Amino acid sequence: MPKAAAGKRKEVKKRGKKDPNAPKRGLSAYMFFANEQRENVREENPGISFGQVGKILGERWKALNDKQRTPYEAKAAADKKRYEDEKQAYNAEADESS
DNA sequence: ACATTGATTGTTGCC
DNA sequence: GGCAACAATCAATGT
Repeated sequence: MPKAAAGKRKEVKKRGKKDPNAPKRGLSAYMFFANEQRENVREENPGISFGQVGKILGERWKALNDKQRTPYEAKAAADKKRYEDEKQAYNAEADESS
């Protein structure tokens, strides 16, 4: 199977950090989805800990149809666009051929 | 060229 | 302020 089995995130190694300005990245569809659902989920599950909310949030996310993810993906795309701008500026700076 | 991985993003809730 | 599952992502790197 491709990739390694799910595990910790960003363990303890860093890829040498090659980017000088490190144009971070855009957010992901989940970020926007959580932004909207977090209220709804918590509303239907009042007083629950993040453990439940987080999981439910994820289940709800997949529970959506591609069409429902569209607005969230659109947000992610819009955010990516923003990141692209940084990336370009980063490229421009990297080049820096005045 | 293809595959892989690493780095990042944001939510909540508590210390 | 940071960490914990949850999911996406995607760009740069490696082979």
